[in-house]
Amino acid sequence: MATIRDVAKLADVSVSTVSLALSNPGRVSQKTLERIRAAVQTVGYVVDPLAQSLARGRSRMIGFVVGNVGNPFFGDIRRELENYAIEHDHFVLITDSSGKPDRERALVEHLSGLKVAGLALAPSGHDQAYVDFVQNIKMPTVCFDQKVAGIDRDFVGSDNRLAGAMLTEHLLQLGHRRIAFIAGPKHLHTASERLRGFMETMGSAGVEVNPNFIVDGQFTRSAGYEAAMRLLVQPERPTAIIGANNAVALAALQAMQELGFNCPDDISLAMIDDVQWSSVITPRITMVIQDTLKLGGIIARRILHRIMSPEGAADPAEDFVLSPKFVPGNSCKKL
Amino acid sequence: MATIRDVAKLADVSVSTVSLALSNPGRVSQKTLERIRAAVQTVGYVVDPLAQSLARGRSRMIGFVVGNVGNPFFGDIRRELENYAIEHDHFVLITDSSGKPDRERALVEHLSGLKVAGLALAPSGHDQAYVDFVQNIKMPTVCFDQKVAGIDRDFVGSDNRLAGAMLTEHLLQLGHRRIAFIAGPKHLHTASERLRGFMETMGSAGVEVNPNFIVDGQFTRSAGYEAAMRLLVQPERPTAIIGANNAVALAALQAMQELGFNCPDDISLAMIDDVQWSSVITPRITMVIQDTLKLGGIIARRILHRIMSPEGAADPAEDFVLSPKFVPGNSCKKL
DNA sequence: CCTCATAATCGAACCGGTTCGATATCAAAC
DNA sequence: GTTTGATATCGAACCGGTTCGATTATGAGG
Repeated sequence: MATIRDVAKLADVSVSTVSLALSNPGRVSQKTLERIRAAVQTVGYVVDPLAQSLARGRSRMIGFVVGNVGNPFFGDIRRELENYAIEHDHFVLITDSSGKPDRERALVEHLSGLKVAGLALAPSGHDQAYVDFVQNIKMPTVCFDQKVAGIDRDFVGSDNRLAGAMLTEHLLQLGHRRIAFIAGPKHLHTASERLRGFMETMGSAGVEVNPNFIVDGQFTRSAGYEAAMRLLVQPERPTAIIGANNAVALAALQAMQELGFNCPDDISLAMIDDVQWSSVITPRITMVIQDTLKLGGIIARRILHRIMSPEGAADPAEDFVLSPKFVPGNSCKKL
Repeated sequence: MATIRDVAKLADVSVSTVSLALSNPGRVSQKTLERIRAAVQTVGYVVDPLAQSLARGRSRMIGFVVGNVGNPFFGDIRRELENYAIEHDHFVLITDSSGKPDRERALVEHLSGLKVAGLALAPSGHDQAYVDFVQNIKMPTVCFDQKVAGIDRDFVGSDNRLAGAMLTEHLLQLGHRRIAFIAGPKHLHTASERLRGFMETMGSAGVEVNPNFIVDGQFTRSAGYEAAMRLLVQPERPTAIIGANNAVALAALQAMQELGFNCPDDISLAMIDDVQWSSVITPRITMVIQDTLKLGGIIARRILHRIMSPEGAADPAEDFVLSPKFVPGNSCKKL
């Protein structure tokens, strides 16, 4: 590998001039610049990112930390971020915390050691220690998906209360009253907001909520399955179920199928967040989806703004909240 | 941040002794070692990975390069690799080439600049330039998924011919004769082998294959959909369809649904490779799946073997080919 | 007590860049 | 013909480690 010294020797200038020419061509005379560029070509010089990062104390990489890179929601966001980053000569390091705050922390520390220029972080924790940890991250950071109370960082996400409300409203209009809700972990903002949207909408419609109809699905397939089973074996079953996310909703669908209930004839189903092959799942589930591409675009722009512009680094934290979109399927029956 | 010099000062030894003590405790006297360890504790020293990599010319990171990190097949492999790498104090950098050889190349070059210790690579190209490129990668590299002719590297994958043969055999035994095959890109090894498994099995059963029943689905959803449509509008329709991968098979299911065909009553369907929510898709599709966990384990072990043991680095390239597993569903009808 | 092999430690060079204060160059202004 | 100010270039220090040959300390053997 050719080093900057090889270039300097060939162009007959000092190493510092080569460095200057490469990072700030304007401050070097035209003639020297040409000689240096020619030399770079002939020796095939490419800057060593490690050495550069060490010297500068910052790399041209952006850390992307999520709980599950396989989740298409994060996948779309990642793709947007990557494309935008490449345009601006940055490189995205993808990491997966498996949703574990400990692992997430180790990842962030590792990325910090790598001197990444910025961080796109989907928070997975919620307690005070976690909040302190995120607050103390030294690099430009944009949080997304989960809004965590106490974290004063840029946040990009969707209006989850509205998402819950939209599905509830839809079912109410179809005549449903016995609506069940498979909720997510209480401590997650998205989960609690979605539930709040449900409760409020039911409340303002004057429909009483059967407490047995609110079950905890932990946003996971297995817990969602258990929760759905609890709903379905009750003597007085719900006529409709809302899954607070895709995993619990599809787990509920599986539970219905196994118990021989037909959806939507026996029980209607609606969910928040899309899933990869939703269009071939029978029935096509009525859902509310997030605009992942737009979310990704905002995250990308925001983080690169903070990285690249001097004033951007000091911008106060801001929240960007998008409205979700209603996508009708055929999993909800009119009563 | 505390540096190694702070530690040296506090422990009253030279910097080189600290470095030695940390990377090779045996070569330092017991007393000094303890003093150094104490000093490390009190100043809170953590090695700077950038500086270390620069000096050593190699980092403790492993690059993971695939065409689609959202694909659960790659996700399982990634998880296995990550877990194994963490046990051995390594860190996995995930990257996504979107299946584009150019992008893949840029990623590999970037990782090479980062001096990654090794590479797990799911190849996306096939031409001579690509082969040369992979051959010239300087770091320990394990290829997986696609076996590319001409690349002399460790390879980990499944017996794709067998996968195609198993599904074909199953359909033949159910009495099907007019079996169609939605193939993948001819230049991909997995695709051609799966097709070969189909052709050979049909051949040895003495069943003639209608050339119109072999269509190209490019392994993608959109092309698979088009291909399936071409199959379904033929006057003489197949009684069964094999999708060479999950995307084309599910696209075919969608096409059937849209044209009003019932699966499996009108047409049977089988596919290679699982998909995330396969158990809630109606009908449950009969498939042949790869043992992703085992594949991931082999990849992980092999790459760390090459990285960590001196003789491992020089091992000749080896192929590891696993047999896929048949998973019956209810998408294939007995004729 | 001296010798010599071995173990422990050190100093300096190096990995490949960046950065900043100092110096050299040059043209315009006095 | 200086002075001056801007522009171009350079040298040296630095980022934070590793490595290796050289040097010193240690202890067994004679």
